[in-house]
Amino acid sequence: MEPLLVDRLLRITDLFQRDMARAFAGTGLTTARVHLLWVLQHAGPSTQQNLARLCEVTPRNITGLVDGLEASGHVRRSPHPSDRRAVLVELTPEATQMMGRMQHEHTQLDETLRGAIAPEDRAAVDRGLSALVTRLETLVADAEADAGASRDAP
Amino acid sequence: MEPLLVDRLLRITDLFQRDMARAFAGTGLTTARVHLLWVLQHAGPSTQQNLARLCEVTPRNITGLVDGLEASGHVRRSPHPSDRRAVLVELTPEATQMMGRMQHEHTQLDETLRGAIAPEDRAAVDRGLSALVTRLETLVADAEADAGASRDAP
DNA sequence: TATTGTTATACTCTATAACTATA
DNA sequence: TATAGTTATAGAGTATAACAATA
Repeated sequence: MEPLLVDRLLRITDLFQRDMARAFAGTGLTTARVHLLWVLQHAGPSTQQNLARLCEVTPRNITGLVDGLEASGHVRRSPHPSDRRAVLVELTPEATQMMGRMQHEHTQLDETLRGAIAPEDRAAVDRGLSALVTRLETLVADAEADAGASRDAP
Repeated sequence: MEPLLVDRLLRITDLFQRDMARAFAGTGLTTARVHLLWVLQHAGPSTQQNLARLCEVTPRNITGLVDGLEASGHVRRSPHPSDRRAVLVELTPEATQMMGRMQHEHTQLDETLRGAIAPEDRAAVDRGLSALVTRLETLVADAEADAGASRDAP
């Protein structure tokens, strides 16, 4: 019997998580912290408020993650040049280098996975996944709008 | 520019997690607890040791999850008929009914997502995802074997 | 008055290690 | 001696609420 499409996707989700956990193991890093480093690599030096928005997590949570990453030498807090309430968080040189390697592994993984698909199926898979992302985004946005509406006016 | 295949898959991972979190919201359930209920629905009444193996978490963790699910009325502990050390965990009738609804939503989601893919691409997407799962399983198994080997003989 | 970050508090998931009761 | 489950302890991620400093 053919596994459901959803089951295949959930299986891929699970395997991705394991693969990432494997990649972090031994570095002392966790998924949440690597996510923050990833955001920081793409956004550049940012205030914690901004990181909270980008990570979709509370500012309080960012305080904790930055505390941990500062202790492990991956990020640095520096005063904001024009707003004395805020701090700027930025990657240390070592972390910048590490994120470069991680980016490289990322594109390598992409090549490996793309190579696993039969060449004549690749275009269809691209179109299919793109369509799935679009549909899922709609589903989630609608559900979250509903949740927001019922929370605002219960 | 075309997003990478990996990025699409990671995006799907993220959207799935949000969709599931949305589905549980208000029920007081969490991802880990629903996962346990799901396993229990498919395995039937099980010892905690067995659940620990199936969920790939420590037995201690199962104690905590079952405690929570018992308090919320989703599972019941009963004595094992032949081994007085063990307990059997089983779904309550209410939880059995709820899992039936969840199973139904699951197949509905599958239909929705499959419907989002152009009919002529569906077969290729099935083949492609199947190939991705196989390749990822190999990658993860190899990585975990390496980790195990270096842990056993460091 | 609004915003930035932090302290205080709490809950869940997760793990290891030691202990109890049974096999 | 080995196994099933629990108690004890610990750390990470997450959230809300109250508070300080600054805008």
